[in-house]
Amino acid sequence: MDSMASQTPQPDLVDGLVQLSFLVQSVLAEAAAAHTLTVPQIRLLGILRDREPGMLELARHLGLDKSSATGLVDRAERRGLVRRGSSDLDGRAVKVVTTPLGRELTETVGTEVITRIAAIAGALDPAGREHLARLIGRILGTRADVSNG
Amino acid sequence: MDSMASQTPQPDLVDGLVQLSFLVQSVLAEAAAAHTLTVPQIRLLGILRDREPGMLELARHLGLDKSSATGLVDRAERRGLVRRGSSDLDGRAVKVVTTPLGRELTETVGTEVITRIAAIAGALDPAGREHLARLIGRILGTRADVSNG
DNA sequence: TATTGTTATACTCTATAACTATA
DNA sequence: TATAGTTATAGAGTATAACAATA
Repeated sequence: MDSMASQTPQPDLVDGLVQLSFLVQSVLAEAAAAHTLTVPQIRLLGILRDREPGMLELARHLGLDKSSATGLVDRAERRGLVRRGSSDLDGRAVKVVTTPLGRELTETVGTEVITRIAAIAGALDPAGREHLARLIGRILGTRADVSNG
Repeated sequence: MDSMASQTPQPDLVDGLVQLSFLVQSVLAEAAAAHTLTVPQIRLLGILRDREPGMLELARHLGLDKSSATGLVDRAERRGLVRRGSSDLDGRAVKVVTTPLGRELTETVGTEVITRIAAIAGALDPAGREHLARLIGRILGTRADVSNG
């Protein structure tokens, strides 16, 4: 194990990143569950906040297979959160859009997520939070090509 | 939306924490999948690296219901990664332990996780990584009571 | 009675493969 | 033929409720 230390300049950082990701995910799951939703469902709603994607585009944004997107939309539709509209141009394509109920939940859950995640960051003083935001931004910026479509 | 800005000193930070958690989780999932495992399975193996917990203790560490832990152990046992031993003191209790195969996989996947997560942090210079580790440590330290048993 | 663990059941989530309908 | 989407199927993961065995 000591031999790995030389390969890994910061074992604390690796461990911290992993633990932090579980913490954030569990907070997300709680916020979602508070409204009888799941993390994939709130991701779906989040994407639909500023898009009306087709099924393939949606799957790409979520990093899922198209059939998984179909299922996700099926369940969300059953709950009245989203709706399948037809594309004007392509007879095969579909346009996934939020319903009024879906939009309302998006706002409610969104606010709750912000509150709960901000509470995590509340362990830091303002300067620390600002620095953390910058460091994370740098990490995510480097990967913009990978995580975005 | 602008009205939420006053409630949230750092919308960038909240967003960043969420995105970063998805990035880390997807990297974990990839590392796990590379060995036909899942994230819960590698969490299980990670816990068993320095413990031989009973089912309840295991469930508590994972933040799961005891029946979920039963299922997780069932599947891991079917793959030969873990084994149910009997407790010496309590006839009801069980002692979950890794098999040699499980220990081997724990090391292999562990190394791969370290490599891949370190690559994420590689977007930062050494000083940035050190600072990030300290900031994350402060966040996690504040929550030690919550996330640990 | 209380505790440890399992089982039965029911979801959600996900992928692969095969299919339908349009382009 | 190629593309958009669905369906069939299978499996992991999770929870709740009911149960068995031991304390």
